[in-house]
Amino acid sequence: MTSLIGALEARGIVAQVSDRDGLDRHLAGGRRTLYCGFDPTAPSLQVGNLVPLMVLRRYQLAGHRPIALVGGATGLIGDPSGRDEERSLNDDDTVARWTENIRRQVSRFIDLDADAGLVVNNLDWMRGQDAIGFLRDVGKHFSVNAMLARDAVRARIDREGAGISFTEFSYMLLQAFDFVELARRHDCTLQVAGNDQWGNIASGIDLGRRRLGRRLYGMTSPLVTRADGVKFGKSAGVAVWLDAEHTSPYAFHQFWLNCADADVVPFLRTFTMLPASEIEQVASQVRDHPERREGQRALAAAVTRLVHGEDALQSAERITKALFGGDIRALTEADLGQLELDGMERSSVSEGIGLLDALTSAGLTRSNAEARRMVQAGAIRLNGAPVADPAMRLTANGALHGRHHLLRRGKKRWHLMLLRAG
RNA sequence: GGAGGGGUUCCCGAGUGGCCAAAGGGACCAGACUGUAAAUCUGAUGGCUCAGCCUUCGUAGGUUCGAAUCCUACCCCCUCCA
Repeated sequence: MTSLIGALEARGIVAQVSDRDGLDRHLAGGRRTLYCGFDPTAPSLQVGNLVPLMVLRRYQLAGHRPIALVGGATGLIGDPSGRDEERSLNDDDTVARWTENIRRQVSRFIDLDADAGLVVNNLDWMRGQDAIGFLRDVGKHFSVNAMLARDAVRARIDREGAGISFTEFSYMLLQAFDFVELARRHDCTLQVAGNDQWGNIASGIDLGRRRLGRRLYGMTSPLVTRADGVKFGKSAGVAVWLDAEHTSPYAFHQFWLNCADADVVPFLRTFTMLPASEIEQVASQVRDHPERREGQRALAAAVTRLVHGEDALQSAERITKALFGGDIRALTEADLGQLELDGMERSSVSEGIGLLDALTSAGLTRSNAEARRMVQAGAIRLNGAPVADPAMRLTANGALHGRHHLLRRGKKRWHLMLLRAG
């Protein structure tokens, strides 16, 4: 029988493990508690955060107890790892609000019933921590020489015009302290995270040995990369969020549906719970008939279902089918009504509004000038047909069912407009 | 505290009195080709009532017919020294 770590490795979601054999034995020896931290540095988690969330979930399914730590305290400081510039500090209220959002989001991924899993906030123990005590008890165990040698710090110091504040420099101590606190409070012995956290995890393991005399473990997952080298997790240059308010379930579904052939199989392994045998099947379909995009469909369905639920997935698939499936003019009024219910972007405008104004008010273009350029480039379609005249107006004439206009910019961006008399 | 270097349009970076809405690259957007891919090619990329006008080169003033470019003060960043 293969070990849990072995299974995760086969899935391609292990980058580094501290004391691999020791951790194997440790995990085989009973129900263990592990954690991963999520800092509230944005209003919502994004797709990149799915990797550790899925790892926590896998550990839970394997019988261990996951803790999702929401960094109410560390979010006030800012992790320098993987950042080439100092962060700007967010105020307490903002971080508190984001902390709540993230607490809600992580709760979807792990079962919290009957001590099966926990969500904790490090502000609970950091708030009462005094500076003198912290410097004596924690700071004394850290060598500035070693901290300066870390990649995350090195990169910032070497970078012309950058630098690092003492605040961010100290971040590592807080994360190490968290690990040790969780070990003390909840018998947590393993920390998982993205590979950029390796240094922070290692310092926690060290501190655990020095302060508690306990053996702690760490495991990191590779940072997700795309075959074409573009940073993962952006769609049209903006982050893909897990929160439906920030990224609609339809847009979320599209993000996965649009992933490249070269990425789809690794993504299935990382982001879905599909068994290896099924993934193999899909992989062979991707190989033989990439144009059918079976892999992308399976990926989009699985991840959307997990993050937004079955109903949202159905809605997203309905919109997809309507927009990309065939003749726009064949949509019934009921179909259009369903698209509205499914969360398709829409707005209402006065009848007779100019095309350029309509595009900008719909958010399809940022300015009139851009709208004009788009029309001139042949990028704008109205109810399926290209429009060439920037001066045209939206009227009931030619509207779908007398009052709807479906605007499209480029290949993928759509907006449904309802005409208001006036 | 001292000395030096620097802040340019989304990012990097050129530009040292008019030809600058500002080179070049990246990113992003669009078109072609496709499978709502990838790669490639082409074009676009401050705003507006668009052959014209308005706003932009750290901030605030000043010199000049004219300033991203010169002067003054201030703010911020980096390096070295203390």
